[in-house]
Amino acid sequence: MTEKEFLDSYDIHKFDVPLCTVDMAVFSLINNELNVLLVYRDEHPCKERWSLPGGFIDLKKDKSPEAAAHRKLKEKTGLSSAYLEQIETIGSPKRDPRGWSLTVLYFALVDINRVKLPKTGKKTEWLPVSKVKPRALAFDHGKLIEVAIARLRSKATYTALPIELMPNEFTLTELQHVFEMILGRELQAKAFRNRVMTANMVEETGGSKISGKRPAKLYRSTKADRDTYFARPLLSN
Amino acid sequence: MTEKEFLDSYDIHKFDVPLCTVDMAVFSLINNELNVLLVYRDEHPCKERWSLPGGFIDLKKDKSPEAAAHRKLKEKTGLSSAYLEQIETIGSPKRDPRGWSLTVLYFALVDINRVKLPKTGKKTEWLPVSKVKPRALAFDHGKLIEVAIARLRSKATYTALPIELMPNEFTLTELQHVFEMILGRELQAKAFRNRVMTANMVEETGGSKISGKRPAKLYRSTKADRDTYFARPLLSN
DNA sequence: CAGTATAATGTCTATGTGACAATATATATT
DNA sequence: AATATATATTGTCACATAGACATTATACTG
Repeated sequence: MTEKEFLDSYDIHKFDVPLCTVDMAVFSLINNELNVLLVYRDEHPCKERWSLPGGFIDLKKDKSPEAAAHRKLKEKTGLSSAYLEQIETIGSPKRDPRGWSLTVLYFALVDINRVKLPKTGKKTEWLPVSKVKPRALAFDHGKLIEVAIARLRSKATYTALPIELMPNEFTLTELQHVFEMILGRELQAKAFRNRVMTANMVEETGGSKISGKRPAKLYRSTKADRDTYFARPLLSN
Repeated sequence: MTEKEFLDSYDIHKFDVPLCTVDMAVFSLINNELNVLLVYRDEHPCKERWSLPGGFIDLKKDKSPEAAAHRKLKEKTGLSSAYLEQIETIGSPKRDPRGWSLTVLYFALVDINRVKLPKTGKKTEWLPVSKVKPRALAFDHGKLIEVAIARLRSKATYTALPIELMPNEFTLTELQHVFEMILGRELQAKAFRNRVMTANMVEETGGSKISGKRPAKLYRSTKADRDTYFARPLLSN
């Protein structure tokens, strides 16, 4: 048999294959809290429960799982560019009542000011991660959120990734608070500033922000946060 | 419609779904060289080319992608326990001539002394990574091997994972040479030993190994290497 | 103009890596 | 048996960066 004959006779529909989806934990900062984007399910399965944005890979539209993730992110947030990273692929016969299912999990970090939630289609809402009830979510999405948060927390100890959550201009104190929120502990201002500044992850905008007391200098991301690692991780104490 | 009615009427075979596989870069040390396990393909597609061990997830046998990877590792090496880590999931419409295909890539680190290559079934062979011709391999497996090596190299800078490649007993100089091989540069003996020893990743066996000159102490892994990270990465210089 | 709250920096310590010199221990050689 | 030699192992110092915490800077307020 030639390869062509083989391929002509090959039909994936003759085999038992897993369901194959992409899911995403989209994080943003709202009122100084880490929020995650949830989508209300109108249809079976897991009807009337909240879930992560995601869904099937569309073999016509998507050229890769990343492309599928970007497509879904665009649908739900209007963002065509945002920090998106693959976390892990999770599968089991039980996680979806329709059958053996595999999902490629991503997380995205977005600036809430750039997001436009869709007015049509499924109901989408931000929920502070502190208020997420993992057991109440659709499928195993509660577990997926926990995995995503653990990854975000881990990365915050050795990269400046949380900068991706910030608006265009921000103060270093604000940035430090975001890190503290993600890490769940307080940081030393001096050490934090040294880290961020010596790694050239931010640059001064020249402006400053006045909150009644001494004004704070404003900074913007140099985008070096995406691939610069600190020489040492923040210790776990 | 109830959920049961929905599920009864749901048929995955009505949808266009990707091919879904698990592939594995199995690394071992042979003659002081990093080797990767390859499998010869007797059948279409990519007939008569070498590929990574792997294949379709078996919905009957496998309870997770990890389980599928462990099953395939067992089939090819006889090992039922070995260090196995998910690297990344890669998919595209082009990588497999049968159609849109998604593969969950793993890497495994094994002690060559414990491996028993199968005598029946497909031809399997070890090949030094320095001799791999990425373009000659089946599918995009050349690319997958590069991704796996990059991950191994990265992890060797901040964990002691390469210990998983070692036999039961080894000297620190031998271990250092393995790190040097993976990282592609020389290391300072003192710094290397301090790192490994203070992290309690190895312990003395009491024995020693004589190679003609001063005998070297023998050590064994404490298995702490799997989840202990060094306080600082080896610098890239 | 002093008081106050927040922003930003100075300084010292602790820790761990890089560099390289120095020491230790076996075998081989004389 | 003493010495040479090669490899294993350790000592020591410099350097970089995080942690701790005190100190200074800058605006607004009354």
